[in-house]
Amino acid sequence: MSTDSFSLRGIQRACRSCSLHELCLPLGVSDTDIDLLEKIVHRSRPLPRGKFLFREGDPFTSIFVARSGAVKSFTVAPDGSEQIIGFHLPGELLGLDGLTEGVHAASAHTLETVSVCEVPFDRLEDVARQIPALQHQLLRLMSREITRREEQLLSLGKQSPERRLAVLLLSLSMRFSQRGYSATRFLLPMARLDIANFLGLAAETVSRLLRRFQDAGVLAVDGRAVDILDLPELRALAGAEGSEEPAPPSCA
Amino acid sequence: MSTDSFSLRGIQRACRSCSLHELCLPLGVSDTDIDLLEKIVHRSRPLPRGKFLFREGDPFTSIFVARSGAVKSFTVAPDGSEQIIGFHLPGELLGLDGLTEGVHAASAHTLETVSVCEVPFDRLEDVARQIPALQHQLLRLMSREITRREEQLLSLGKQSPERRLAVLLLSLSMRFSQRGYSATRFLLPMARLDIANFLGLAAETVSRLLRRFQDAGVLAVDGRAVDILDLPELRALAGAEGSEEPAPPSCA
DNA sequence: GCGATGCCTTGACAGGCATCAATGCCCCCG
DNA sequence: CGGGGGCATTGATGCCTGTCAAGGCATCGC
Repeated sequence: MSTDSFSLRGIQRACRSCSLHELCLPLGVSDTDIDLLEKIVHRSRPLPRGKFLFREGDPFTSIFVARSGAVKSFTVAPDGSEQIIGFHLPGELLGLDGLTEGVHAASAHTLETVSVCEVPFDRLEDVARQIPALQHQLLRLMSREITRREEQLLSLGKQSPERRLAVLLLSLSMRFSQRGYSATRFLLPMARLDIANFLGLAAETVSRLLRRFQDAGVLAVDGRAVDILDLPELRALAGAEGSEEPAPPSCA
Repeated sequence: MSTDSFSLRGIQRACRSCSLHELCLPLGVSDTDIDLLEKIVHRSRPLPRGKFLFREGDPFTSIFVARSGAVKSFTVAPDGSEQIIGFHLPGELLGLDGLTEGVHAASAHTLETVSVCEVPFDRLEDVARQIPALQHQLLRLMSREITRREEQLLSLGKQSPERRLAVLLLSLSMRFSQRGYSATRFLLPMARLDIANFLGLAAETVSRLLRRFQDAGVLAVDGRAVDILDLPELRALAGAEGSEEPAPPSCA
């Protein structure tokens, strides 16, 4: 027990330092194993806003973890139009889609000044081979990436613009709160155009929706600053909404 | 060389019998390794049309490979609306999204009479641990699932309905042809409503688009029978289209 | 063989969202 | 401090596509 607890603390310390907790935190691995993992991780210097971590088509060698600052990843259609795949907050992985063909399937672009940890994938596979729990965790993480995209597909294909925006706001709220920030007041790391692109909408529509939410007393928006005034109502908008009932006291 | 060639034949035979080639074909694994893999695979009896392979929320224990017949997988929104994630033709995998939470994130429904191979995932992980090449292949396959969904996201978010349909038809064409069927004449395994759902459209829109393609001389459609008359033009519709140029001789 | 059911097609219509355009704001930079 | 560019908001307009409705056509079951 004490050893376990000590190991865990070691992990938390090790990962806390580079926000790699998605990869190693849930594991019951020993300190020496962690050392193994730590050895292969590169910590990069801060990258300014508007730079590429990698581009679609670049040879795939590493996966990345945002350490501080937000990143967007996106693919480009042959006609040049872009689709944002996701926003990556500190602690979140990116780059796992490059394994298929050995080249990145999406590009990653910094939304603000960003620090990342880079994990060479072949080395990670080696280490994972020695640590079954890490192996399993790696598979789980890939599976989660699949699930995440499936949810987004559902959103783009079947949900109203209103609901899509509500879901995104809730997702950001939850993720910020998990990282120790306020769940109700935060700064959007991305531009309106990025939000619109991600949600499959026009920037103007996002603007109008935000206004509508504001007029309804659900949000207070000032530029990129968001204050969620009525979280239950926002949840209702994201979920059970459909008929225009003002939503009962909210429990679902 | 002769041993290699012999091994490869062994693999092909083994996989041919259950269409598992996506999992093992590209591997340089020995006959005994294949035996290991073969041992854990269950071959199911044929399943009639309209049955569930698994449902969203079911405990995740296995991944599946369609052996014959087509399957659709889809998720359900809280309000009951469905989003089809993908169609799975013989030889194609499904179920890889269940690992995250230990329950399937999507449901799988047979579109016609279907035979599947079932591969218990924990056993697969065991075997993979003993065969590094298989391990790598497993990760690659998951990565490909991610990539596939990213492409679909691009389609749903940024492409015109016309292009979405063209892309789907091309995809089916390619996949049928890879399986030894005609690339230009085939039967759609799914209903119009399924196509529409998958593409984020109304069934009527799909109908109208098919008619438009037909009037343009690109397709001949009769119920579920499709005959691609002008493959280059269909490619143009799927890709470079955008301006209404009748598309030059087509090379892209 | 006949009715019923589901699927597909076609038409009419309205509404929502994209598009275009103009203005304002803020921040960066000169 | 003043100019410029990017970003955000707001308004006007129109098209596309979803929705509703009806009809045709196969297949299946009785």
